[in-house]
Amino acid sequence: MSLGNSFGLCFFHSLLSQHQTKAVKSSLLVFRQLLQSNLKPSDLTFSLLIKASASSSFASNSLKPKLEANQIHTHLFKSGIIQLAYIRTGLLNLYVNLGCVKNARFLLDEMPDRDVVAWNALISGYSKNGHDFLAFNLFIEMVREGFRPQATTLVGLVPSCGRLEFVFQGKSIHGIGVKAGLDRDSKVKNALTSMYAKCGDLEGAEILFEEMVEKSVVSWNTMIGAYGQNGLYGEAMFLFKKMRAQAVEANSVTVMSLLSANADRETIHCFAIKSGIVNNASVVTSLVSVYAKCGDSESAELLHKSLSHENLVSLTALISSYAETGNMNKVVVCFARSRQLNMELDAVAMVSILHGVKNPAYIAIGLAFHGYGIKTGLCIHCLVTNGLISMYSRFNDIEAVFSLFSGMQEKPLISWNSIISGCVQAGRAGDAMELFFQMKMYGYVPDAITIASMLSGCSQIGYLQYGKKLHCFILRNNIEMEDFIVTALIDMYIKCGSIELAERVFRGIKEPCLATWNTMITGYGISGFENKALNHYAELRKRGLKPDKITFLGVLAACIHGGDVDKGRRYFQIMTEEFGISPSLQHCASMVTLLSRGGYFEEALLFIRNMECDPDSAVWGALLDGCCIHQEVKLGEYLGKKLYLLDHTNGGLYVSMSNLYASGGMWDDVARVRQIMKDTGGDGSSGASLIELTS
DNA sequence: TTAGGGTTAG
Repeated sequence: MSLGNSFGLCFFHSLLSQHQTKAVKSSLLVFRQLLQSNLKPSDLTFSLLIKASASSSFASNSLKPKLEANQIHTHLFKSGIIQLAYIRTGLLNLYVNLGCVKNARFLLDEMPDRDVVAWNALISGYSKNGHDFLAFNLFIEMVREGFRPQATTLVGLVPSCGRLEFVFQGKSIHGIGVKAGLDRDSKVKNALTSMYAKCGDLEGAEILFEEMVEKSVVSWNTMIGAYGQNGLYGEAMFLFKKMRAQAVEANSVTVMSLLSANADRETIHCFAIKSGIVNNASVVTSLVSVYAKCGDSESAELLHKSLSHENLVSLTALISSYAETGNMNKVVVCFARSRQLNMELDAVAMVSILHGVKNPAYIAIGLAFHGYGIKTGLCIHCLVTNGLISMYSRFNDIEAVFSLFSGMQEKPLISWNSIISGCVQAGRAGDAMELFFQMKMYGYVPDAITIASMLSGCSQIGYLQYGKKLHCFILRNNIEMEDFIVTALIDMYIKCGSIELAERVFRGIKEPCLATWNTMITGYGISGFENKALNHYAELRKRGLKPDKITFLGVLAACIHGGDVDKGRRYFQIMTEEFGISPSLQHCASMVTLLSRGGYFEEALLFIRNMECDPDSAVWGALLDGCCIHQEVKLGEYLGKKLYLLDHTNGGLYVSMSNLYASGGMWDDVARVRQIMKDTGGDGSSGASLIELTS
């Protein structure tokens, strides 16, 4: 090599080294300039090029770095430098950082002299990219080929055990580490602590943490995170105080772990500002997330805007908070922002957007995002398909749901759950049953969510016997009686007509949540047990729980069934004045039912006139039903015309009109209405009654 | 080594 060549190379090498620390122009561009200067790259040049590309690949979410990696690969191949083991491993690392695990696997397979370092790189690469099973299988392959694991191997693999909740396998790896003396390594210890916590073995995590003589900030963060993940928020905060008392300086991860451990967001935000940690982009992103989750979109948006480089995670946190409330206009604004920034959405962002498509008015937006997903390839992710399944089932488009489901290459339990709950939501409990049997045939074990959906399906079709079987399944399989499953179980017994069994389940719960109380109150209300419903309401208040909109729907239903107009009026007043709940159309329809059934037509009309929102067909229909009871034919006819103009396809209207004329003995008119019903194809909705004989 | 956005349930 001439002196000139050597000097020139040194110049380009220093340029490439800068790429590892600064965000400058493409490292491949520098490399091309080097070639144009007629300089011959050495293996060091390539090593620096790979490192520079790897360090700049994290920030971007575009295709460009992947294409650059392929170009580097070609240069290495052409120059023959790819033969060097350390260069191959460097390239493998680059692919792994870019998420191109298939290319990385190809490199390892083609490596004639692969060493532990290359195995480690791919194992940790699989793990970092969420391919936990692949990481595990590769580890087994490595050991079978006679390679001895190193501390780095375990550090790469152990997080996969945590994510898969493979506590047994994690313990085996812990054992391998102890035998080989690798468990003394602090990184291995921290990784194992985190693994035990993620597997729910908090005691295991605590033992490892206590054993550590020198606890680094990472160790403290791991244990704070461990408490947070297991719901012990007080312990997480206590440990943070202990860490500070021992003069260990907190870092960005400490703040993030505390935020996800439900610590007071404003206190932690202040701490982050005071300690200067708030300049960290990940911390700001976490803050955006917690503010967005609690509904403080204004603060979340301000924080998001304060980021020097907006990132997809932070934007997704905003999208998700808007989607939760169905504010699709804001969601679309966020999406437009991502386009402005040339940001490609990922599967999580897509799922968040789809979650917001709840209102039929936004079906077109949902379809457009489905198209976007197909175009960008995001629909391949089963996460996105699950999101689409849920979206289409919200609109009862069961054909689309089945087509998406049958096209899935892998069908994890969550996908079965999505389609089963989708069928139930779309009123197709029979299909849900069929899928449930298929799912079991494929060897999947239903979880609490499957069972809750199935219970809701049983409620829909009044299938008490199968509901009881599901109850037994819960008991046999020790499925934790979480609030939602208890509520679904009680709801099933009520809807299947067995209030006694619902009461038995309810009595077995120590601290029922509001949803469970609401289910019981509504259940009593619709079953005609007015006093029991109101006693339960009183008991709920005695326990310090704050009733919500659903509670009052149940309470009003009870008053309607008991025909107790005075109590109904009083509870409506309590709802609006004491609890500041603005009445929904359903509450208004209940009040109109109560008043008109009691014969208070003037009051009912006044009530409708004073409503804050426009009365819908349910409200007018409630008044019409009152007319049927009290033979108010004149008013009833007026309401019938009004309802016809609002929705002439409503079959219930003809039934009510027929009842109205019958109440006044106007049989000719009854016959006329029935003839119209026959001519237009019945009352528009067929009904079915079902009783189940029990032994 | 630790951490930030998401889906399925009432």
